[in-house]
Amino acid sequence: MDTKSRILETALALYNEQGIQSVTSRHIAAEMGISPGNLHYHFRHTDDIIVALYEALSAQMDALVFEMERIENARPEALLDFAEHTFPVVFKYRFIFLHFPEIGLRVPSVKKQYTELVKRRQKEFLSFFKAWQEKGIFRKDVPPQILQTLVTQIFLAGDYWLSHNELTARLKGKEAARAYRQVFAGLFWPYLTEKGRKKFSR
Amino acid sequence: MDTKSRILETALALYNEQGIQSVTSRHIAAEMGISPGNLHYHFRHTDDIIVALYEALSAQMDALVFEMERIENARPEALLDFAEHTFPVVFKYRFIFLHFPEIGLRVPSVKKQYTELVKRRQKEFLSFFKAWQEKGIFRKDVPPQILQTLVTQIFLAGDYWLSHNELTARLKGKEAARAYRQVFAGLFWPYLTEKGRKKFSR
DNA sequence: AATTGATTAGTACATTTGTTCTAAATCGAA
DNA sequence: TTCGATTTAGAACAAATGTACTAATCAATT
Repeated sequence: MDTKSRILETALALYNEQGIQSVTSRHIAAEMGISPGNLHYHFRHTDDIIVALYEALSAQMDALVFEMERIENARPEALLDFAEHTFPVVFKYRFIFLHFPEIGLRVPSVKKQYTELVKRRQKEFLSFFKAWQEKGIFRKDVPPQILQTLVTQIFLAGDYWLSHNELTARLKGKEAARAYRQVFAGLFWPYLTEKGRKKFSR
Repeated sequence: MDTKSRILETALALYNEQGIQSVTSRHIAAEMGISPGNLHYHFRHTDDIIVALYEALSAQMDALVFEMERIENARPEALLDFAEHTFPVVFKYRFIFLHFPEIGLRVPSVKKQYTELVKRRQKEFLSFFKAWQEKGIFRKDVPPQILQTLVTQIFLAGDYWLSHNELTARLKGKEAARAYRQVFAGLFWPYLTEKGRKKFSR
């Protein structure tokens, strides 16, 4: 594998283990057994490594959304499946989710990109719910602003389940996935109609 | 005011503005117009300042919980009021909520204290819900594990609404409080009985 | 007034960090 | 094989950081 990719790989491992604060370009180079000069030949600035890793995460998330939209999406399980598919990606790039505010301060462009992404996603999710209402899967007697809070709740869970787990039960791998899948399910289960609930339970 | 308190005050302001990474003991001292030596006379290690600020937050949160338990707590609004009372405290010490993982890495004792706090609080909340079920305010047909996810959802919202707001709508003061009060309300509104819902709406 | 302890300023030092620079080594095409 | 470009190592530098140290100042008590 070429050096540039190895730098990204090593940096990801170190950032995930130790956070971004205590991992320096020298540490990454030492871990790989290359010189600092060589590392900075491939990435002029240390922050460029973080940007590259964020872009990799972003691309993988986009791919998942694309996949979700490609297949049938007019089922409540679609959203749950999507959430579940994101778990390994979130875990792979966990330092980004755990240390996002620090990253945002160091690399403002990342913060800006992310806020724009969230805006788009929120609209998408809201339109999912409305489509489900049309199909009689979702309750129609839910006021719009309540539906809006549901979107917020989903984003809170999606972005911070990892941080929460880190500070509480510290579940590992499959167990964590099961627990937080349940949390997601619990979020919109109350809003399903009888019909939707039948489709949903399995 | 004595120097020690002024250090804490200045550090809090700077941490809230700029995060913990870029704020050094020298910055704090310079901001106050005192010498670095003087600052380190009052706080041997820079991290001691963070510990002191965390303890202040912790004490204020404890006071709120104590207050909630002192007055009538067998009402769903009690929890909502509690959430609302925490908003200004969360905002005052916002750097702790925004940068908790970084703080946890720098000062492991803070992380340890917090995880223990969360465990206690989770049990308290769960017993609230069970009490409400006994009183016919909360639905009884909710399986225990779903009730458990509700607790998780509440903690996710309580700990990360600030981070979420920072990355999305960036609502200010009262507006943020109103929006996230709504999110909290939306969380357990679906679990209220008819009776509970009547008591709740106001 | 003298003394003692607390507070403060200012300097100094070792370490770390990001980055640059120079020169060597390696590689690929002609 | 040669030659130019790419890649690499290693040294060097300036800036920043935590914190220790020394001496001065201040405040209160005897």
